[in-house]
Amino acid sequence: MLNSNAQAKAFKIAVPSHDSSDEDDVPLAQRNRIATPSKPAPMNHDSSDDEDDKPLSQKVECKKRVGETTADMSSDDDVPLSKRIASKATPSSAPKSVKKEIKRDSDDEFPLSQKQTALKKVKAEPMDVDVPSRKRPADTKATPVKREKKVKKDAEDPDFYKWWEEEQTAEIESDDSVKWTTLQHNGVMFPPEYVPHGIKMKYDGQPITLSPEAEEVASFFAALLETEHGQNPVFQKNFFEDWQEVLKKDPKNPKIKEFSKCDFRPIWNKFEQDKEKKKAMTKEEKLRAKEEKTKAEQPYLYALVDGRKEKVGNFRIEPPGLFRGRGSHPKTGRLKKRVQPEQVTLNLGIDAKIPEPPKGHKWASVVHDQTATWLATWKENVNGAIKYVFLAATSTWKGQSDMQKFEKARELKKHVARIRSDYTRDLKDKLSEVRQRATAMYLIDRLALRAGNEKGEDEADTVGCCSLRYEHITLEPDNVLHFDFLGKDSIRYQNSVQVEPQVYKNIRIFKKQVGEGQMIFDRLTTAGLNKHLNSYMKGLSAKVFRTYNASITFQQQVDELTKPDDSVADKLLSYNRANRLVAVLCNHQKSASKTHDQMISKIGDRIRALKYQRMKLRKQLYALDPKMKKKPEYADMESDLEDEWIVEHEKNLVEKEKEKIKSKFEKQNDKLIADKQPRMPQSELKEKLKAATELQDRLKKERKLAKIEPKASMTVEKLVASIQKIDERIAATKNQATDKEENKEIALGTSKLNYIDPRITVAWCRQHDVPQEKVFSKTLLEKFRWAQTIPDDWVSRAEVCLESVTNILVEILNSRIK
DNA sequence: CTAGTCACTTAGGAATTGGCTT
DNA sequence: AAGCCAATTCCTAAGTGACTAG
Repeated sequence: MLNSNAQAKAFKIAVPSHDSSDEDDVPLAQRNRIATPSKPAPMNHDSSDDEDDKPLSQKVECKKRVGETTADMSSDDDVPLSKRIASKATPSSAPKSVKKEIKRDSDDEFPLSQKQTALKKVKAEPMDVDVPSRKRPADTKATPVKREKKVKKDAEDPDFYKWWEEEQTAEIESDDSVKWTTLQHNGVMFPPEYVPHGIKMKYDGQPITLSPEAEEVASFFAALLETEHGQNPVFQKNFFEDWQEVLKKDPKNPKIKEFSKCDFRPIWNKFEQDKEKKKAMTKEEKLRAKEEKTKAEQPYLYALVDGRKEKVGNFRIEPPGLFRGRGSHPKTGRLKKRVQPEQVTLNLGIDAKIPEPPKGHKWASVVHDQTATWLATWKENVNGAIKYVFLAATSTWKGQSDMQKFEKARELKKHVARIRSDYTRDLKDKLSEVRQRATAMYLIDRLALRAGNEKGEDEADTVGCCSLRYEHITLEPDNVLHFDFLGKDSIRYQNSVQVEPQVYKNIRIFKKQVGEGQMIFDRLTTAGLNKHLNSYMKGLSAKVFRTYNASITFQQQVDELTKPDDSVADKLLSYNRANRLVAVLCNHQKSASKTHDQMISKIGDRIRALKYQRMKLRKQLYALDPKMKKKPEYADMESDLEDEWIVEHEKNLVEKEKEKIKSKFEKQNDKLIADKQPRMPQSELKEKLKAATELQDRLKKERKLAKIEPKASMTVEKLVASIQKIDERIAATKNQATDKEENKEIALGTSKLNYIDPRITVAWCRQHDVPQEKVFSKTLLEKFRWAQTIPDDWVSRAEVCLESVTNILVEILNSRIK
């Protein structure tokens, strides 16, 4: 449905035929020695070959819900924290990850006393982690220069743990490690109870009365009446079935048999009115409502992890509603029921205070799983999916794993050459299993496809690499493969790619073996593929290639596109271009806004208006100093301004001037009336309006002149400065237009948020003197705080062998844009 | 092996905010 | 001082991938 216009234009992939056979003989460990210098030294690497260290058995043991068994921690408040933990450490068999946890804790940046108070306080009463920033009347330490209104100076808050300032961080943790020692939070926030509105919808033309529960569900649908969901027959059918179940619960509900006889419009209208009302609220009312909301969520905003304050992410329990599945999801429209506390399990420290469940309710259970980072979990009824409450993206846990993800991608750089030469070789392997794997790896690597786990019957039919079916790839002449399938979120992937002849041959063979409707890689599973990848590098899986290729492509492109002498605006354009290339690579799309075309033409108008202004300035300049005519920087550049447009524009200018005069006149009159003075006569207005007519005449006259006599006070310097300013604005607006047009259906946000190593951006900003706020929003800056501390010489140079990949991308981009 | 469970990241669209005219 | 619309944030669906039970 999306991007159907994306021109499927063929482009070339040249797999670098670098390092062939002999390279393979070099032991992996030795090859690794070419390491990137900047990687933080893993703390416990003492010999070069412990790469694939630790027998599996050692790791397995530390899963289990640790907290449930250990009953200590209760009486030792006075023992220094470091000792406490040390004494608690599992005896000799303790996996190394546990040990490390302890070590880090002991040299924590906070004074011990502070920590203990934090812990004690917690035990005393419902956790009181107050927000320090709220109404800090005289922020003494803040420099007077910058005073944001809403100030959340989290960065300066000593309560926030700067984990990246610690010595050791980058060791890639296995998943079963202990993540915390103490954990305290206030649970989850439930949505408000349903308040019936009593608006009667109609059935068969008659107003009907519904039980509150049935009314609630009907209202869920009514709210979506005008949306795509509301029009979707599957959505309607699923909703209707579930609604009927609810209706049956109360015998007083009318018998409702046919969806087509239902009229939800009255409820829909009510909601529209509510929206209006909300908009019409006064400022104070709005402010108060907001304050109340903020107050209600206070208790849930933060958790204490090992005594440190950490922001919680999604502490709200998802409210009931209709499941909005994407694409053609068979269950879309089903009723997502209200979640009761009895379904919610909390994860807490063993001696943490258990948050009160809502009155008359209890929690499903409380666990102490130290290997997990979730705070609460429940199961959703539509798909049986498990939902979690996690910490926010700015938290230590999320930040560390984010950094580890990028470190892993950087690590792949050391192995990728061999992986590529191996799969190139394996394309011809006699075992079809191996050949399929190699072919899939080629696609994952070169096209950044997702792994493609298999999906169930009751989900939308979408695919990734391993689950591609016969009909998703078509063979075109010249070794061109045409891809057309629905990927994650049912986003369409369309692309024509010229591939290695052997890849082309393989696909043809695989397809012939299976036939319509069948998976092309019938001998391949994501698990098998990942197992193979893991043998190259610990933690390597298919998704790492996406991260790796995204980051390295960005690095390479942004370096290539940015010119040192460019203006900041131009540099930003380059940045966004590189970003966009990555978004295209990863197929991150958005639906083009309805107002896109309108917006573009508006910008065009703005540019013309600026050019018009410039023309006027230029002519004045010529009048003052005819020599200026010779200087190219003040030359005519508005040649594309058509006379017709100018006439129209001037008409508008005059019109605007009139409006201005009129409204000023009205205002003055209002004031006079307020002062009990007589109002000015209409003739006065007429008099004033003459100014507009004069403007009209003057503009008309000036139109033919090459020189315009400026005001007496005008100087050459002033004019030159004005022209320069206008030129800058023109350039900026033009860039904006280009950017917008190129971005029509491409979403940059996802790659910026998840795929591009933020350290590349930080380094780029420093190198080119671009303030980071220009490329990172407030939340992004916060999320990527860990990336700010890179040394000035932090680089991850794109490797030469990747050039071919990126050149391909430039071609795709260009073909898609035009 | 296979299907299912679990925990975590990635994703687009809706809702809200905020900055800019008017 | 309000209205407009792009940017940002929120929401939660939809992936990945490790692990487990049968």
